[in-house]
Amino acid sequence: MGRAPCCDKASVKRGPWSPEEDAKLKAYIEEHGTGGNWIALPQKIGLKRCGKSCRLRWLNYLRPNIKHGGFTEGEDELICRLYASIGSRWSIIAAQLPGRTDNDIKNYWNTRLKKKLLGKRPQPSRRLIQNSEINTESNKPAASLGSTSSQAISTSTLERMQLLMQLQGLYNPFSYLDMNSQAWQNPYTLQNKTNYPMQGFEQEILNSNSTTSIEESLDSANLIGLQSPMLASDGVSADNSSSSFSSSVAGFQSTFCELLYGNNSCNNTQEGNFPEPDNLKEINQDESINWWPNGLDEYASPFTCDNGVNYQPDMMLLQDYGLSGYGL
DNA sequence: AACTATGGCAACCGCATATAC
DNA sequence: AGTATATGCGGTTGCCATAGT
Repeated sequence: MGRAPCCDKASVKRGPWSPEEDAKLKAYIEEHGTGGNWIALPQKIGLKRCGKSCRLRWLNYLRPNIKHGGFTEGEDELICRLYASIGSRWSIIAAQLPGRTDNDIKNYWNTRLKKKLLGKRPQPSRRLIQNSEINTESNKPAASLGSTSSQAISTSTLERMQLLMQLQGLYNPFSYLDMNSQAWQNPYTLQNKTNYPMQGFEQEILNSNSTTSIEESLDSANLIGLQSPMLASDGVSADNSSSSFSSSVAGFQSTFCELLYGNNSCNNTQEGNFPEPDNLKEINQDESINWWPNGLDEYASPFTCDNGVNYQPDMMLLQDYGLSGYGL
């Protein structure tokens, strides 16, 4: 038995709002506020609407200072960066764009910006299991890294991987294996540069007293089965000189490559580069996109989100990916 | 002109979380 | 502490306008 519906669907009006309904709702809220109870509000003002519908209409359309359409290049870029860092947390992204609603940004991303930035991704050679198909009963990784079993990775995650590579002009996601790589030249990744440093996310896990396991962290990021080789499964820093570490890296590369390109032809690319995907070639030829107008330092500034937490973009990324190879 | 495909967007749905009791 | 209810959020749907044939 499910929970009780918030309103009687048979008796409430649905579909587009009329100007009269808008006027009623706007006038009431501007004078009295929402009263802290959206469910009761429509009855108070004689609207045959569900409270949730009223809330949505107010937040997305009627409230003051809402901007619709006409996204600027700067907004495009910020959305792109934030999406790459935190994924589809539209409310957090919207909080960084005054006057924009999460719904607006979500629609804009899905219908236009995504196509503009990512083009059309080539189909993977094998079917990827989507979030909805993850076995929620066990809620554990369906496969370990490098396994031939099915992987669980979302479309959003793949998009973010592409965006990240694009943002850096970096087509070898494993360049952290090369200590002289440009990936190390970012201030955030210069720390602990010797002896296979653990970075950001990995170090934080090891330093924390959190009871959340690495596996759980990766689970929550929908990156089941795509675990950084930098961490051993027992939560202890991996021994990079061991043969098991090498095979872990190789498996990781193979998995990543297949997810991104649909094949594993770019195996064993520790010292080489991954081929640039066709859709990224097209994007990178577009000189109108200036990804770093003020240099990396500005990008490295923390974002303050509406929950009061300062997010470092690279930290958000690492938390979601368990990777340290992107050098953001 | 008629039909079909596609894009854009507002609104809805259901789940997760927060809050009240 | 446990339960019920409200709110917030992200994913999805469906309608309308426009482009293409």
